[in-house]
Amino acid sequence: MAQAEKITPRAKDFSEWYNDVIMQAELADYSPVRGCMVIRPNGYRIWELMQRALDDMFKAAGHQNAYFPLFIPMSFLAKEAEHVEGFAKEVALVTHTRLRATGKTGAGAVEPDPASALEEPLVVRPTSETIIYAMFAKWIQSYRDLPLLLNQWCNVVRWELRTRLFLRTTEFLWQEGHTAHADTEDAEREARLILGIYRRFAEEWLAMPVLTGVKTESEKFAGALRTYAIEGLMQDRKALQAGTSHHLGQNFARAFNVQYQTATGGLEYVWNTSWGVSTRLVGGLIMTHSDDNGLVCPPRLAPVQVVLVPIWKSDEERARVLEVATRVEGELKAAGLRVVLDARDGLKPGAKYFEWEARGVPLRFEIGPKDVAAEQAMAARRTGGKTPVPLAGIAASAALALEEIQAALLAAARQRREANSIRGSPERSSSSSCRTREDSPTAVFAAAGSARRRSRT
RNA sequence: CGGGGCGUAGCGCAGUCUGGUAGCGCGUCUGGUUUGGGACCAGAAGGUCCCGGGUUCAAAUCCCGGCGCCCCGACCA
Repeated sequence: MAQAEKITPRAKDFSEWYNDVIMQAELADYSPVRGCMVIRPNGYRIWELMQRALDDMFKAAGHQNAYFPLFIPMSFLAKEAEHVEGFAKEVALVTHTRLRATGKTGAGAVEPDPASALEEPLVVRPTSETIIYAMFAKWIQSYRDLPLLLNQWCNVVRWELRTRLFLRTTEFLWQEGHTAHADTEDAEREARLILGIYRRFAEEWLAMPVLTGVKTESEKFAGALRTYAIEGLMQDRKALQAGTSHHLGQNFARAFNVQYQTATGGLEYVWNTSWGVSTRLVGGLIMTHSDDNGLVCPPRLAPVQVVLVPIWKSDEERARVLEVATRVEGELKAAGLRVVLDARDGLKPGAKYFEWEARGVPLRFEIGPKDVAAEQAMAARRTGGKTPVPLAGIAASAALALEEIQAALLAAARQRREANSIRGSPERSSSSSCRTREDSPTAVFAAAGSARRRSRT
């Protein structure tokens, strides 16, 4: 009996399990450069779906997308004291613009051409506050220019000592929102608005319940007045910082001279916010729901929501079954579902089941001769349970099942979180402890002893 | 930067202690039979044994020196 590569059980080694799930689901792969990650089509599709949902939310709240360059003059980073201190140890620098031949062969065949050394090295952005606020200074003149609400989708580079697929990679994809406001109240409102969007997105799309809270002084963003965060609880009982929203105060406005004229003719510095979520969310999705059979993907973010597996013995059956399966595929697609008909020859149905389960497909319809005769399909859910559904109205049945699965995943994740909380306190994990505060956001996140923190944004 | 594990076919590994023709499973390709939970038979392709030195008649194996990857720490918005 042929057996595919096994996934290390969660209980045995969580880290190995996590890596195995990613490899088996073909979400990502290691790159030739240490710490960098290739995001494969399955993983990238999840990210695209996340992007679309978040982007809609940002735009509905009045934000516009823009794009700022990858390279930032090194001197920009130095303009805000805390900011440079926070990022100095992990920036990638561009110092030369040309290579020259050395006459050797192999790896040493080329070297930087000294004649091409840049007068001022360029930083590969670890985040874009500095270059964006430098531009804001040009664009903002009057109170009429405020608020300015921008977002960009891009990559950033942070030279981390230790990396994990999706959770902390040298280069990662994210969105970073940057806004400018006339007063602190408006900036505070914005920072909390975004925090609410992040929370809603985590719960409604990732099916990941999160705590919203304030980071401590030592953990807040370098250069921020105050950092809000959402934190989810993973299956290893560790918290994951899944998104942050910063009230930057006037720190960057002063550093980059972003001033505006008030209605009464005065001159004031703007108040900024910045906020971001990254491809780390994909890691959070994996660690929140998946099991020893592989990825479990919330239906709303699943690259493939329904897989159709036809079953046959003879050519005659094959034709009959495929005809029905193709019709069902068409109906599901017409209903807007992401569906794949797996008509591959030479693979037994069981082999297909295992494969699609590892990839996290939430719902599978098996259609064989018996089902065709009974005008039904067998519906199997990724998280368990198998029942026949009539072919009539199958698209509606599928849509309903997907909604139920999405809701069940959130409920299960909530339950795990409750089970892990200690007395009144909303949550205490091995990674992050917090205590409630009367002024919502509801929690203060603090590093617990030598506990691991996974901060990104 | 410390601790541990590892580097041999696309993937997973055995072989290393005790030097002697490069192996196994999965996958891939060809042909045939199969298909309701990981199919089977037959044949085939596929290798700088991480790199560089050294010892030896002979090195995947022994010695010296590098490099890389994974995990755990430290560090980290």
